[in-house]
This record gives sequence, C-alpha cells and structure tokens, in this order.
Amino acid sequence: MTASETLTASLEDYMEAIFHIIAEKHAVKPRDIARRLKVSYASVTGALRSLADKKMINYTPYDLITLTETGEAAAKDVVRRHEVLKDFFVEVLGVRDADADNAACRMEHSIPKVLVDRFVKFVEFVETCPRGGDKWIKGFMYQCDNKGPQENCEKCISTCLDEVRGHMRRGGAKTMETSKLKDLKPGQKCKVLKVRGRSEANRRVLEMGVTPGSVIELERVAPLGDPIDIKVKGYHLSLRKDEAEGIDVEII
Amino acid sequence: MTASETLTASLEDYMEAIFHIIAEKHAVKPRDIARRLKVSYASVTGALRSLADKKMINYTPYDLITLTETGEAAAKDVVRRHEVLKDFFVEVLGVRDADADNAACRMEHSIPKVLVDRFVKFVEFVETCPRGGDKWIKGFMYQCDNKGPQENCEKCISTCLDEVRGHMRRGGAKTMETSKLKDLKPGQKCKVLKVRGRSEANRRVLEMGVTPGSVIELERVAPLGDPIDIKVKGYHLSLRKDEAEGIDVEII
DNA sequence: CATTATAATTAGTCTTGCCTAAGTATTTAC
DNA sequence: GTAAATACTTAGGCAAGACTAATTATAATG
Ligand SMILES: [Mn+2]
Ligand SMILES: [Mn+2]
Ligand SMILES: [Mn+2]
Ligand SMILES: [Mn+2]
Repeated sequence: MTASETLTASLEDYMEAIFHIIAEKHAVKPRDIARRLKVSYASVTGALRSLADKKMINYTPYDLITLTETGEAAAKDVVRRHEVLKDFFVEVLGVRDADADNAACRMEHSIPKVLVDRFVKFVEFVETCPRGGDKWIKGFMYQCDNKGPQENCEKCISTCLDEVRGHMRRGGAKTMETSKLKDLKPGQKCKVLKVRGRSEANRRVLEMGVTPGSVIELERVAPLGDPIDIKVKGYHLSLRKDEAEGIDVEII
Repeated sequence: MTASETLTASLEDYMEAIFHIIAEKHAVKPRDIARRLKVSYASVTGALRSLADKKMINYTPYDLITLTETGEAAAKDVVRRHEVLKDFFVEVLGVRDADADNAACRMEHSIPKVLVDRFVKFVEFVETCPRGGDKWIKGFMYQCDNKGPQENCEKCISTCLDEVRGHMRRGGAKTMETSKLKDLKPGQKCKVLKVRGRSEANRRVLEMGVTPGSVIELERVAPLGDPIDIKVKGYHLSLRKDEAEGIDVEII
C-alpha cells in the first residue's frame, strides 16, 4: 500500500499532458511531456515512476507510455475540470482565451466536484434561459469595458422585451425549430431536444450526458461525417454517425 | 536577498489566519494560528519565521505577532480573493455556505487578478441588471434542483416582462428611490448612486472602491452608529459616521 | 557497423512544508 | 513563590517536486 489513490496538482498536470499527447500523436515519450510542461527530463522520469506506482500509467524505462483504465478516467476528469472552468471564463466572464486557459489549469486542481457540476449547469442555464443568453452577456461585456453601470440599459431591456414576447408568442420553451445534430457546423452550439430510439448506441449517448435540455457544442466532423466530436457538460465525446442520427436539437 | 516577495499557498493561508485573528482578538499568538489551520505548533513557528524573512510580519520568539505594512496589504488581498470567490459561489451558483467557503479557500491561491476583478463585476452585474437579479438566479436554482430544463420558464418570463416594463415606465435605470447608507440594515445590499462632497473623508471612501454604480453590503453597525462595516468589491471596509453620511444609495 | 547525436535514466542536491520528540519559556495554581 | 500545566521553540526526519551533472540506452548517419 505504498501508493496513494489521489493525485497531487503536479501529477494531475502530468496526466493531463499525457492524455493530450495521446490524443494527437498516439505515442507518448518523456520528451513530449517535458516540452509541454517545461520541466527537465529528470522531473518527468520521477513523475512517471510515481504515476506508475499509483497504477495510473503503464511504464517501463525506455518504453512507450500508455494510460491504464483508471489512469484514463483520472486524466479525463482533470481535462473536464479544466474545460469547464475555461468555458465559464471565456463564455460567461469574457476573459481572453489564453488567460482563461492559464487560470483554468491552475484552478482545476482545487475545485471540488459539486462546484464543477454547478459551473456546468450555470453555463448551460445562461446559454438556454430566454432571459439570459447572448444579449445579456453582451450587456455584461459592455459594463466591463466601460467600468461603471451600463448606459445602454434601456436598449438592452427593450431588446429583452421583444425577445421575451417572441418567446411567449411561440408558446414558451416548448415549440422551436428542430434540426439534426449532423446539420451543425463546427463551433455551433445546440440544445438537445430529443434522443430517439432505445438502441445500445442511444443508451451510451444518454449515459454520456447527451440528455434532453443539455447544451452541446460541435467540435469537428471527420471527412466522411464519421465520427463527430462534440463537447457536452465539459466532456469531450466522439459519436459515430448512427449515434448522432437520432438526436434532435435546437440550434442556439 | 534570501527572501522571495511572493507567498506560497500555504503561507497565504497563514497570513489569512493572522489577519482574521487580529480582527477578532487584537493579539495573535501561535496557539490561535495552530488551532485555526489545524497544524502543529512546530509548523506555525516555521511559517512565522518564513513570513518574518519575507517582511510580512513582525516576529520575535515568544512575542506577540503583528502584520507589517506590506503584510497587511498581502493579507487583505488573500482575504479579498477568498471573499470574492465565496460570494460568487453562494450568491450566483447557490452553493452551500460551508462548501463555498471551503472551495474558496483552496482556489483563492491560484486565481489571477484579472479573474478576481471579473468575478466582482459579474456578481455586481447579476445583482443590478434588471434582466438578471433575484428572479433570474431563482430560475437557475430551480433548474439545479430539478435537473433538466426548467418547467416554470413561462412564469419566469412573464415575471421578467412585468419587471422590465415597470423598469422602463420608471424611466430606465435613471430614476429610483434613493436612501442614505446609514438607513440600511445589516445584511442588506445597495447600489451606490452618489458620493457627495469632496472632503478628505470622501476621497478615502472613493479610493476604497465605493464609487457610483458599485454594490455594497452592510455587514454591521456599532452600537452608536459608528463605525459602519461594509463589504465592497470583495473588500471589507470600516466607515466612520461622517464618511457614510454623504453616500446616497439605492437599496436592492 | 562504428561513431556520433539525442533521449532517458540515475544519482545527488535543494526548498517547502508538514510531522514527532525533546527542551525551554511563560502562565496558572496552590 | 514554588510546582505543575501550558505554550512555544528547536532539532531532526520525511515526502514531494523541482533542479544539475553524470551515465546509459537508443536513434541517426556516413
Ligand atoms: Mn489543465
Ligand atoms: Mn493544471
Ligand atoms: Mn481563504
Ligand atoms: Mn486558502
């Protein structure tokens, strides 16, 4: 029982780095990790040994590095915390991408689970609530740039009035134009309306958090439309064509 | 030049503890710090030496501990980061007080200045913007409790309509009932409308961040109405009666 | 294939920050 | 005013996590 089951902030960063390198290069060597984290080779070797002790990676000297089952889960969890924080900083607080990324990677290690979930829900809420949304965040940005209470408050409110009226005329949040997930372009966001079918594929999709009401963002589509990379509740997810087929969405 | 000018997370926590103990007991002894941070006496002694090296505290063995000029500034800065984060977690995300406090005290050490400022502005925005505010946050809480998109969306929107109409009828954000700061009850929040006069006292107040548009919360009033403790932009501030006199506010 | 260049590991050092145990100072109690 | 209790410091140890320097393994090159 020499190994503890929780990772330190430093080791989490190593896991994160390994995860990302695997995602883009398939093979991981100490060199890549050292470059990415800006530490010496010696430090990497030390960290790798420590991670191997904790059963997070498969590591024998001079060999390729892979993640274990538990290691992959741990890495994904760190990445998620990073993404969730960054998302909030960029989408809601309007912080510059690089700053957000930096801050997220430092704060990701100390944020508890309850808060991660709240952040996810909050971003989702801001993006879907007819009282919040795009215009509302713009109002906040305006206030940030001009320090002091916003001058365009009236304009903002009348816009809100129009939008809210339109929303109610359409019958609340119930009726809206539905699209297929595959019709989205990379970068676009949508709200899930329905996940049709009850196949094994659909079950997996639902388990992953693609449930009615959740907001997902299309990250990229492979040349032939398969697979489709999306982000949902801070998780990256790769869907096969048939899995994406049965998902009805509303483009935001 | 044996001492560095930046504090580690651990030392920041010691500074925070010292600051709070001073605020409530006037004198600081290692015992108090050890109890508060749940560390051994030996650890406290070590930290105190380190902080003295860095010119943050005045410390000689067996003597009372006080903050230096720079130490007080550093301590206030940590406390502010803590408060700002906690405020957001409680007021906007609706996290339980103890959880929020815990998370804040772990994350406070890694949040950069730009983000702290953004958090302050965002909470202020949510609390003052007629499109945001109380009802809007309640909508979020509802969504949190019931996981899934909110059912009371229509009700929320019609409330919004009413509020926004009322707001416009009153002539936008311009005209509203003004009160004096001293009329507030502890716990109440208000938005600063005007800081009258240009005396030395007023200058100090403005410098501290009590500027038109900012949101302040009354923490407590001493028996004779002097001094008045308030919280503004994450800072705690103690105002004398004459300083509070010239501040016009709108109760939120 | 031998040589050189690069990558990786090992060995050893340093700092931070915690601990326990032991010794010293101060306070409290009688 | 001495004895006992409590508070505080010192000494020494340990783990994490970085580093440099030296050594060894692998890859590249002619
Ligand atoms: Mn990260
Ligand atoms: Mn990180
Ligand atoms: Mn704190
Ligand atoms: Mn802290």
